Amino acid sequence: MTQVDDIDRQLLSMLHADGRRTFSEMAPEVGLSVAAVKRRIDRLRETGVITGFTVQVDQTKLGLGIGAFVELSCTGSTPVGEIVRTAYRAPEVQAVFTIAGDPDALVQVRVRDIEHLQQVIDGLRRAGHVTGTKTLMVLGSWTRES
Amino acid sequence: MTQVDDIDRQLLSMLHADGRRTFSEMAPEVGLSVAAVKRRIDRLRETGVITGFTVQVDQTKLGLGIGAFVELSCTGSTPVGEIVRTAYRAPEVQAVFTIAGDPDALVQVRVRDIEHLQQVIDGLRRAGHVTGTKTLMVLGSWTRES
DNA sequence: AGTGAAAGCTCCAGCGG
DNA sequence: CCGCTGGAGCTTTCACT
Repeated sequence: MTQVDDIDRQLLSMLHADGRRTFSEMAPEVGLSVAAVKRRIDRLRETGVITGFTVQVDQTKLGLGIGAFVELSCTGSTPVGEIVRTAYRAPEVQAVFTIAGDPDALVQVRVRDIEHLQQVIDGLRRAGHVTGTKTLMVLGSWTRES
Repeated sequence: MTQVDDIDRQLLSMLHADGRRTFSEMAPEVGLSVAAVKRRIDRLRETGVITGFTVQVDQTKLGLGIGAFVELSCTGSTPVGEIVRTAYRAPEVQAVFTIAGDPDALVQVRVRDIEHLQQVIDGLRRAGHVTGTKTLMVLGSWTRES
């Protein structure tokens, strides 16, 4: 377990709101020098608290207008890694969560249209070990911004 | 619908892998000048394709070791906004997805421990209009990094 | 841990093709 | 739409507290 103090949390919160905020902008807000802020963020990266920086894209503007979650049920003998690897092969799959209980996995997908969704689901079902799926179509989503 | 060409897609892909990559680093990779890259990214922001930049944090290192999805079922008369607003009030809630069919919403949460999870679920159940919940505990997760 | 300053690099706005 | 250029601002490293 790594030591993360209040100033680190402040920095993480600022970067969460804007991942490109500059050190020189954050420094006065936390009452430290620019160099100190840089060292803290370098350390957060080295200790694995920060795993990376990324851009947030509105997928609907790229023609991937439909989101869905697919619950996968698998045969009892299927290893976890197998489930993930299989699902992950499809580029439409955004994330895979393995689950305790029923279902065995929750797969988040993003597709162009209903036909495309059908293809992706068919692909998941064809993967060996899958005994059943249930699809939850996303109508709207709200992700915490803070 | 906004025009997004192949170079834009390349830039988005690079920023997805590292949201702090500099314009001058990306420019030679796409064969454009620094100023042209900046103009494209500014435009992607203005047109709403890019909604922001953020930092990726390993929540387990911050003591929020347990993730879960809670499926919410609500009374038929409940408006969508009501569901979202209610769930969203709890800071443990990371994201809310409204769903077509059954369940009515999928709520992603992140908590310290099982007791904490119990509290959050109780909170969601107490919110008016909720007729039932089903909790999916996350054992592992893989998010596309590319 | 923290500061401050210098060198080098990046950004950005304006002008022109 | 693109590139070029100069001034401003940011990052990074260093020696030091």
